[in-house]
Amino acid sequence: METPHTLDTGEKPRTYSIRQLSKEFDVTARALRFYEDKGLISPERKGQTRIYSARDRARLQLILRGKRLGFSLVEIHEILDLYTPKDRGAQQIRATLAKYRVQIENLKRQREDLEGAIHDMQNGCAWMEDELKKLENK
Amino acid sequence: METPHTLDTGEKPRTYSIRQLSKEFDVTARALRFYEDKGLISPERKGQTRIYSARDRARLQLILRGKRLGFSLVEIHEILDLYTPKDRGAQQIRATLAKYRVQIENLKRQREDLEGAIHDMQNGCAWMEDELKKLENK
DNA sequence: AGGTAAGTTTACGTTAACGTCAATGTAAAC
DNA sequence: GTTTACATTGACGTTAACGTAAACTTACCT
Repeated sequence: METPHTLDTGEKPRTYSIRQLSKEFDVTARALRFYEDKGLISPERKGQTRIYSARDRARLQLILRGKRLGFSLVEIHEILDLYTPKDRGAQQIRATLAKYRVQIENLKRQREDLEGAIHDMQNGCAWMEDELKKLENK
Repeated sequence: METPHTLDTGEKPRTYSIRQLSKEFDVTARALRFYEDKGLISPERKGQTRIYSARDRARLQLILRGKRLGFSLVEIHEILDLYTPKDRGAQQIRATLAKYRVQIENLKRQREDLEGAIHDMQNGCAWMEDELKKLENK
């Protein structure tokens, strides 16, 4: 039932409580506060309480994907910085563009690794399936 | 010059010292001993000194690839166990095969993430290149 | 014999990324 | 009005993955 802890009267709730986000993405509230501490997200405050926007949610998704890909929070922070469009001026854009390209190269290298691993294990599967056939035909 | 600290008389050295491996893969000796401590590699001993075989070297490669892909040493240990063929009997093979397939699914999911990230950043690149063109034509 | 270079074990230190209380506040529910 | 549920800020604890320093040993060099 989505527990509308704060009833929204007609308007779609483009905001989220810390619990909503932590439940949706299966992370603890502690983790979310920790990410904030590290400057990865900066939710609004209603008094003391954190109010997460859709943009915060999107950043959280990026954070979690980064984690799944094995990046440290510091690395993720840098990547998020890249995603944050604060640049004006051709010079800045060129600099950011260069960083993007480096990052893309890194990701592609990682993909090579990944595909190598997948390939290896698929070979292993094939071999075992073969072994099983041999054993069955005896 | 490969610094043949221990001269090998004619035979090809299918073994490596701890320094050779650490230099080749740019990891510290401490790390290699640590991996051994955690049961990831088990080099021979000549007295006290560790002697790494080609197989040890191969395992190290797998370890490092696992690290690049963001796996913990415990996870890498499990993966290495999968790679270690100690199974006899169809039942065992079937069990291992199942684990392989699970692992392959995980890797493929990770690849989805990766390609998502690459895609996002390539979009970003395209957008910035576009911006640059606009700025130049002013 | 003395120095240098590589190896060893033991053990304490460090950083990242949270976990786990404790003490407190606030707001809706009974 | 007092539980109940969710929020907050400290502050200390924990685990992983090594780094680093101390105190050797062994082998080769000169």
